[in-house]
Amino acid sequence: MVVDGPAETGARARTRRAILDAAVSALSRDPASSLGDIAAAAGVGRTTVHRYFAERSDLLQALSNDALDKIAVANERARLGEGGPVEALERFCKEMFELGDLLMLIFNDPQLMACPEWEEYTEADRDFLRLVERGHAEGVMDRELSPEWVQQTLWALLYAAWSHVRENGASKFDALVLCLRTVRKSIAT
Amino acid sequence: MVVDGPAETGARARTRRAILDAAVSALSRDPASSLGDIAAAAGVGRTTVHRYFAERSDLLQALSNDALDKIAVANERARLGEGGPVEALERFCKEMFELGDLLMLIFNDPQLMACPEWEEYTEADRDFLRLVERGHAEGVMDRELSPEWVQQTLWALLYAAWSHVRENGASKFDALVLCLRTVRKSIAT
DNA sequence: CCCAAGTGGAACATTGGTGTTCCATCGTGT
DNA sequence: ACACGATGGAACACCAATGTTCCACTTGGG
Repeated sequence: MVVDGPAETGARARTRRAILDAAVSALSRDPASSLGDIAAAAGVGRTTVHRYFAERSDLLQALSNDALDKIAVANERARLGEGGPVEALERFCKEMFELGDLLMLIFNDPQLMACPEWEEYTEADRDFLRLVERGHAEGVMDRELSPEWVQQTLWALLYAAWSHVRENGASKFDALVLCLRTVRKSIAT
Repeated sequence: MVVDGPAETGARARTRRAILDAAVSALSRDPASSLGDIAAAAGVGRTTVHRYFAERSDLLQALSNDALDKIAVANERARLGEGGPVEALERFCKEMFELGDLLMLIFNDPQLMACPEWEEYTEADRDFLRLVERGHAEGVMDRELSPEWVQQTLWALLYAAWSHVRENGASKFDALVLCLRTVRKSIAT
């Protein structure tokens, strides 16, 4: 939630989003994408990119904030506190899967998301770790697997799912089904 | 296996290795590392790097070849054809885990390993897919999971294991144990 | 319709990585 | 001790990405 001064008019907000989305798409495919590449992907002039984000680092910062927002939203939608831990885990998985390219970017560019905000566990992270602890307590998740490891596993399998789409031409749906099945089996008691 | 002309004297071979190893280490942490960074990591002058690899692309090419060699060696050591499919899968997992940083690099820099050699399935890849097919045939691996997906899963979990070491400070041993357990459960019938 | 807001592109200076040359130094095997 | 292979560092030209300015355009909201 960043205040953007004069409440961005329609056109500005739209262009801003186009640039951010294009940046995620381009950077997720090649973390070394130039601003020119990103501008082209957004269907916009390089000058315009600079109009919205003075420096490259500003764009990356905005990207990082946007990612945090999206993750927070996905986390809320997953309602980790409600229902059985395993069902909650599946909801979480489905929600995060929808992040798409953003997922690949976060994964491939760890140092991009090394800002202070990510340093301390994000709200979603903490919720997730608590969920696994609850799963342990209720005896529905493998106690041999620490919450931190389950977290690593989940992100890795989400990444694997999108790689499956990109590299093996799998459908988004099939990839999600495989991912969910694999996650469920991995974590099960 | 690349022939290197005049059979490299001891010192040259040692320096060459140091540079390659440092490159893997540096690039796995930041794919945008400069040659200066890599030289520093290798404890060597930037000039010396250029003496061994005229251009950056030459270094990357050598890195790619080196990776292919190491994977091929690990693959042979795993003897995928021998014994039960599940045991073979575990051997494979252990061998590949030893690739360490190289694993992270291959994962984080897919376009680096997009050379012609990687284009068509590498020997190890083909062996692996056959192994999963054998697992399916013998009924010891989940038939709902295609060989390609199992492959994605395995690499993703190996990556997760090393991330667990880097980010959560887990020991190499613990990470491998968790990884093996998770792989076994994921793939099991 | 009309004009301010928004845009694209050319042109430019700046920067940091790259690739090259040259020379002084180091160290190791003989 | 000596020579030669190997190295480090300074200095340089080069290039691609970046960041900035200016101006001409279009466009959509009033």
